[in-house]
Amino acid sequence: MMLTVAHPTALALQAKLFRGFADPSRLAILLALRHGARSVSDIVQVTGLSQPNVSNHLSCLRDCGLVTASSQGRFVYYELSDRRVEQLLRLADELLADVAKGVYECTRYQAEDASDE
Amino acid sequence: MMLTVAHPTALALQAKLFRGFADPSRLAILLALRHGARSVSDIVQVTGLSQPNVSNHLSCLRDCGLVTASSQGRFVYYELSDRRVEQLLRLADELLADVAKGVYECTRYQAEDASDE
DNA sequence: TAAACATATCATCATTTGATGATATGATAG
DNA sequence: CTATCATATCATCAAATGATGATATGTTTA
Repeated sequence: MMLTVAHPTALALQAKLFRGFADPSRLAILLALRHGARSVSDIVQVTGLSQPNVSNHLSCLRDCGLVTASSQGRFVYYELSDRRVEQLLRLADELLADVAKGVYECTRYQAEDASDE
Repeated sequence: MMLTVAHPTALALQAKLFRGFADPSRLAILLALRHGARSVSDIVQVTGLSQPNVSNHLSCLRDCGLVTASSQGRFVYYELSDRRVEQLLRLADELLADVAKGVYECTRYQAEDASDE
């Protein structure tokens, strides 16, 4: 049936959605919003990223529908758009800790349990 | 705290994990494995991607712990490593259809809902 | 052993993409 | 209305990344 790469349907969109999570900076931003809305400057502080960089990624995340923005005075507060964004983060967390343990070792960060497949 | 970009801990790994899903070709491969194990040539057929391309992505997906491989004669069968990989796919599907509807419009593809089988 | 098949690897190229610095927009305070 | 603060935008550059073609590895069959 080939609902895959040949004709860019939901596949490309879903990949684009995942790309929101797939960059360390953007992921850091999403994690920073895990506990509620934050202003851009807050996010800058927490993540240690530069302000233009954060703004750029935020607009990207907003385009992808992962976050929403609301102006308040001269501040703009961003928050996760949906509970499922948090669920995705959590699920990936679990998967990473459990199944994809090889990633930990592979990248030579802290390795808890060494066991090749 | 600042468990973000400054020091590459689980953050970078999680981003890497998501990157497995974030490319149309890899996502197509993952979707092709949704219903069970498939050989490389099967995946090539279903996705329409070239064989070296599929092999490259598969090794990437295996490094990320998203799929596992098992040789059988001159065939190599790949399958999703964990139920949660499927769950992530499904969750993203739902999120995309519902919340991130803007992505559909933004990219000017058709904004339909059903793409499951 | 040779041939045919299935998969993996590798170098290269073209594109994408993230970061940076400068600057623009917009809002509040004084 | 001017200065200051918060955020957004933009051009540019450097780096990462996916695709391709050629080829290597390994397996089965004749």
